[in-house]
Amino acid sequence: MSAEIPKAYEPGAVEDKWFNRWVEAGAFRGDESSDRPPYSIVIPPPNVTGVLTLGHVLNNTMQDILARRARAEGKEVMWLPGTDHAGIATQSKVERHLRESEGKTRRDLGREEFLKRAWDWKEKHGGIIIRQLKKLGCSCDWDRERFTMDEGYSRQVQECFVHFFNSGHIYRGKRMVNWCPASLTALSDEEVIMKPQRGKLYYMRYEIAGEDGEYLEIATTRPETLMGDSGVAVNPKDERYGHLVGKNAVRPFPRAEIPIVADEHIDPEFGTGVLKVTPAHDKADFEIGQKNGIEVIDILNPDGTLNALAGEDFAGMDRFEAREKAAEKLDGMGLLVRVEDYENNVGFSERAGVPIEPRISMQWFLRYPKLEESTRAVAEREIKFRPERWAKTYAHWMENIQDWCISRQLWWGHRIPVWYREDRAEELRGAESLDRETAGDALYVGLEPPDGGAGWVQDEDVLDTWFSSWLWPFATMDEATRGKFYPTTDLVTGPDIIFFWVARMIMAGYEFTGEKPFANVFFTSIIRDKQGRKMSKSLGNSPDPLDLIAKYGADALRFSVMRIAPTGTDVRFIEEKKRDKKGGGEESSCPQVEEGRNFANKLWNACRFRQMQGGTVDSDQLSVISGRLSIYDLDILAKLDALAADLVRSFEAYKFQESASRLYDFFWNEFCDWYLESIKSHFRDDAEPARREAALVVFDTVLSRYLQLLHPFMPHISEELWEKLGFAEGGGLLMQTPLPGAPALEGVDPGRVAEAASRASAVFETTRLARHLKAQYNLAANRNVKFHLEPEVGWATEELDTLKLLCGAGEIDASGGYLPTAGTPTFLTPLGKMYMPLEGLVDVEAERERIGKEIAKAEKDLKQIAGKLANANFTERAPKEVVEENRERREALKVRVEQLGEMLANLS
RNA sequence: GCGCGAUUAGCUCAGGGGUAGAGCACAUGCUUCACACGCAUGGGGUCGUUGGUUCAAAUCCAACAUCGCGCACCA
Repeated sequence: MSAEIPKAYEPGAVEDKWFNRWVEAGAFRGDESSDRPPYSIVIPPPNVTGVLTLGHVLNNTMQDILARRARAEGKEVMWLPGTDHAGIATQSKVERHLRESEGKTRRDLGREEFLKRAWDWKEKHGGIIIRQLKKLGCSCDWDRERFTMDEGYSRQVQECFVHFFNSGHIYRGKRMVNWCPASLTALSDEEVIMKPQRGKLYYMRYEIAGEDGEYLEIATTRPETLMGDSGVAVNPKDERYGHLVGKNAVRPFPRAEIPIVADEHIDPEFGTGVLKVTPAHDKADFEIGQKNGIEVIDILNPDGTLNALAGEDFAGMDRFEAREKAAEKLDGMGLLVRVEDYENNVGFSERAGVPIEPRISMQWFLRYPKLEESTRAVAEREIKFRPERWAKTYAHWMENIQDWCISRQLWWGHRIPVWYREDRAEELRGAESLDRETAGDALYVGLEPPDGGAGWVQDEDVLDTWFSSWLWPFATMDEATRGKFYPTTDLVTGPDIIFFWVARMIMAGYEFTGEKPFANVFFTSIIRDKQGRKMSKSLGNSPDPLDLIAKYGADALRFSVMRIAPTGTDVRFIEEKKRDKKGGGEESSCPQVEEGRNFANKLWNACRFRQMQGGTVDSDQLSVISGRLSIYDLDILAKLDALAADLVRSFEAYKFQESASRLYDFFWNEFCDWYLESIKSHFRDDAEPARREAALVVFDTVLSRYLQLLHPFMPHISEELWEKLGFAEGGGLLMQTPLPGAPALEGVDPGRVAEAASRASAVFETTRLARHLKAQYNLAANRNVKFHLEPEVGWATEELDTLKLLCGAGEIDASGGYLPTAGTPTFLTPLGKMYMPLEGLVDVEAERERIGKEIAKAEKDLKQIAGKLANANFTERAPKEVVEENRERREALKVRVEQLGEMLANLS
């Protein structure tokens, strides 16, 4: 029998096997016609062509734990999986592939052909992350997998656009937007990341027109935009320059006179207090330009090179090259005063990683709907954020919200459902703004073009990816599904997409369903590397979760990630690289994941031990044999019930780490280290059969209930052991077995349980003392030592066998009348005085030193407590239990000091 | 600049008004018939600094320091 179970747990095959069995059994399916209370989650859809990261592991493990726990609690669970088309990310990948394999750009292919390629790419690489999630054991309802560009979903995205166009929330206009010169598209504010950059501050001189020899000194970080300067601005209160306002300055090249204006926005303290105004290439400058009626001169091409307006020298040049060149040219003209090193923040495109360019362009915008309702929902905890502090971040964003630029100059995505009549298309596309009144019947907003499309052209742009994701909680469900599972219960996601996604889903939820999209949002931590850096591909500091699963097992990875994932702060994931002893290669190890693997192995072996004791007994017998339960049986069952109760609480509070730690501690410490060790004698051949049977019943009760509690965290190994130990007979899968309604010890007299627990703990404490003493004398733990005990409690003699086993004692003589010889170590245990005769084995000097140290420590503690108790305030004001505790401790210490003194005396 | 976190053992992190905790690492001893991915025992911390509240502060409050994150930015 034992031969069937290998000594070490091998997760690979076991995990795949169970995943398939679960799927075959339909155990992941969420049934909308069920009578059970609903529990639902929608997955934060990963990028369709993405690969699994540790962040995904963290996030999806939590969702799986919630889902599996909800099933065990008898709920009808529906966890909806899917992927996101991820506009820019996917299109960039396809474009890169095209460039590398065929040397072509998307424009070489044309829109239709390019989209075909993109879909091919999606078909080829789109399933990877889904397979990886399955590897992790995620119990999603895989039949319901959705993609944001599925036909039905796309339709809803476009309908959403039409809806908001008709309601007036969506408008088109020429605005200053964030332009990505690499991806050649506009971006939303959220897609721009500010990064400090080391650059230079150039001080240059602009001549004052008509004032020979007079100059204005201007500081700028971007001399390459000076060709687009159409004004110079100073603060109206700045006395240095007041007399110049209204005059003109001379832009050196292309040479032109530009007005000097006054604007409050200028900070007199910065640089020289003079700003060159480039309305086409800076958001603030644009506003100043608007206010002061200054001309807009756009000198940049969409790809970041300069255009003809910049002058012959610069046309076609890249913006950064032009920066150098412009500075040189200024210098050559004697207009460059000085250059300083300077650090400032520059906006980068989140996806492409290049500095964005503020650019005026025609885009579609959305005025956010349902702002008040959405803000209130979180503030009033109608939607609960955890950790709660994220509610503040959300509120702050909602209060300062700007219209959302939703159009993207991409091809991969949902095309904007707007049509222009061919004869007026050019005019309408170029119009400063667009509405029904001016466009008349030349504009059509709807899913299908009028007249079958003849004579109509569609808007070229697609929608921001998040404009589709924000419909995810309901657009993925049909009406019947929504009826059962919407609003969803929990959303688990990273705080980095609170604005991108969470806030917008709330607004869309209220707008389209009249309800909140979810009841709870749990924000996970962000996983960082040892140096605290965010995990990223480019840094190469992110271990591949698939490697970790292959090496340690999915359960180990899941459990470990839960053990280290706090609720609120970031978490560091440690990977240690070690030189491979043989080859030159590097071997890496993750000590945090090893803990999970070790734990799985411990569990495995405890069950292996159980198997060695013979077949499963009927654990329903617990009530029948209740009279035969030992103190250790009662103690461990009480601890099991306490564990179950604690887990209820930590699950309610979404304290994953606490649950994991509690599960770990119970099994390793309470169950294996103490319970199993104390009942081992009951499994011996010479053990009383009735006693043996009782122990087996308890063993099985603990294991079966424990496996069930552990299952959400380590689903595969728990299911495997559930079957191997024979708990599956008749009952089916562990993951489909509801949690027992009643505690294991229900019906057992609580007084009896408490008494047993107290006795067991007395035996354990005595064991600790005895082991400690042995170790002090350098006696191996398995060395048989003879102890003498003067029992102070009547029942002590009943537990001598167990005590002997636990202490590694050859004999414990409790017959009384033992007279210790001088120097015999004596220790006070909860069971009574114990002696460990040394029989000349031990170094007397060392022993004296040890006792001396112990006395010093005890006296120090005693002094501290005595001081505390002497403090009148303490005894009067402190809670009674605390005072009492300290009194007891004082008495115990007094006795101990006395004892030690005696021992020391004996030695001399 | 505003806001939010963090600061506890060598490392990664729990905890939390009333005697400092875990895992790893370290030391010593164990081929104890479930497990060396193991067992036993131990060493190691004035809980960032300074004040305040309290009989009592690592814990609550305030300020500061350092690190991190978010928002807003001065060209």
